[in-house]
Amino acid sequence: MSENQSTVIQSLSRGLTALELVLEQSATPQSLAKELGVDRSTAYRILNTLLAHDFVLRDPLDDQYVINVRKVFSFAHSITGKLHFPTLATPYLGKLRQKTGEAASLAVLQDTDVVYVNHLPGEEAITVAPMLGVRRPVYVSAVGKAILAHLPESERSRLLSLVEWKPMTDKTITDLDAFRGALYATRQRGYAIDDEETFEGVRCVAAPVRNHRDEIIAAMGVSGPATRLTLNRVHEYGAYIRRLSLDFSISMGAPDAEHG
Amino acid sequence: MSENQSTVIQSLSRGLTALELVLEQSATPQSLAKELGVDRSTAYRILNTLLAHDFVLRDPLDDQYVINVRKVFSFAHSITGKLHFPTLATPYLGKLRQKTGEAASLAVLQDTDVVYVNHLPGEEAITVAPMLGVRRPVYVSAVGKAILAHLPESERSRLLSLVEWKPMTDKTITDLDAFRGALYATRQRGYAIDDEETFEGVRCVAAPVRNHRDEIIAAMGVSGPATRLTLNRVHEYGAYIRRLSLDFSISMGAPDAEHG
DNA sequence: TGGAATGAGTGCGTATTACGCACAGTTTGT
DNA sequence: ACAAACTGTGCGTAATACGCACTCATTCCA
Repeated sequence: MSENQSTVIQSLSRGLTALELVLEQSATPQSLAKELGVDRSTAYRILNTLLAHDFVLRDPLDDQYVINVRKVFSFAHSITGKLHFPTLATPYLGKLRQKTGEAASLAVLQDTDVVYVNHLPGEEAITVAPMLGVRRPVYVSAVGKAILAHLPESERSRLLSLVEWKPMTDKTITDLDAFRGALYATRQRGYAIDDEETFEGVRCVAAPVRNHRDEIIAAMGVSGPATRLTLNRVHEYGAYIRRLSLDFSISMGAPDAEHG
Repeated sequence: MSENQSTVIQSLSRGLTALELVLEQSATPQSLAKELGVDRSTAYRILNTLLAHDFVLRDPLDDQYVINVRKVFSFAHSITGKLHFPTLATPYLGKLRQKTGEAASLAVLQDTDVVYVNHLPGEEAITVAPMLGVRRPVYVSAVGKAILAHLPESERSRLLSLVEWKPMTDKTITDLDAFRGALYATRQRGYAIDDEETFEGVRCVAAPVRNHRDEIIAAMGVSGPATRLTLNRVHEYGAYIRRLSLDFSISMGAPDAEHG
């Protein structure tokens, strides 16, 4: 048994296993002992400990130990209460700014626009204007493209049919097929680029953020002057943002497509 | 330390406390050690065990140990998946029938009717007809009154205004004020009675069932011939049904108004 | 109705194991 | 670049968690 130098606490481990077994179906000291391969007295003590912490209850009907629904729901509720994701994103935006030096921001989709819901200004004297609360058409911004590119096709088509194409710079994409091509490239890369399509001299990179149901709920990215944010840097940062937004998504319970 | 003969497992207890602390806010071995009053190495081993069971994750951003949102949600999901409460009620109905010998059933509200969604026939040769799927006006049935009596006043008023009063026996209550009086008595007692108001010679007793949000979602009760189900028995069983439906509600996560 | 059987809960002694200490390795900040 | 702080690990020991055996309660069957 000395294969692994106790970095895992046996009795805690057993207790957690017991909790999962009770979740599946209610248990008695007897039944749990059999499933865990321990003495009945040990199983009893485990159940009693779980009981003391309100993780399980005794069913008054038949005295079986059952999972405490309220406890589990209170756990879930405690989590959802903290899932104000614009705020949750702040540390990730901070890391993004630290890595790039540029302004980092988070935006959500609203109709055919994106709205910036969190923003950290760049570190340099020259940086993009703060855009907290700012609204932009989806088709000009990197965050917009990042979101749009990863939505289900039906939803994407619906939104694209509502878009009123108006150029903001001479690089703005205003052709549906060209834009669909850009979205395809975004999906391939995993991050979206705004190459002076919103403002001349400003580039952006962004990647989508998913919630625990794997739905696209936002995008995060950086914006900066094209002089610093060269196309080389855009792609370097893009790969990083893709990774970081995935980390952020996972922290909110999204499935880990790469490892999980 | 020998106050209590270890009916609680210390290390498991500590681990569960740790889990709740991590739920509140992410932790490190250091911070957890301080909060639990143990050595850092112990805190590390606890976190590592929780990690091995996927109850916590390491935040890739700062390497902090954070609650695993997916795990908690999967627990909640596993529970809600089993919360097909008509089925869940079966063992409770079984106990009810065992106690009374009469037909036991569960009904939900639909508009101004109740619909029976689970039913266990009585044990005697003479018993009420099976009523699975049967629909009845709220104002004639005990289950209807049990539900109506405990709804919020606004909802109750709304439903009562929609009721079309039609007598089914000469005991059927068809007067709004009289009915409101009956509902008041039901609230006071904690259980509702149908004293030959639906069919002559048939009595019923029922009490409300609540979900985890403390909302009334159904009522359970027994029905039987008035010859066996005397008024004395009706009240005896009523007290029992009140208790049993509370147990059932609690098993689905409802707040325990009496003890909790 | 009574007697056997099954299972819950508890005291006790011991062998396990979980703990704290000390050290190594790594990262962060100045 | 150096120091400080923290994570993660080996080790010895003392605490403790475990299994055994027992009591008590409940159920089942005659």
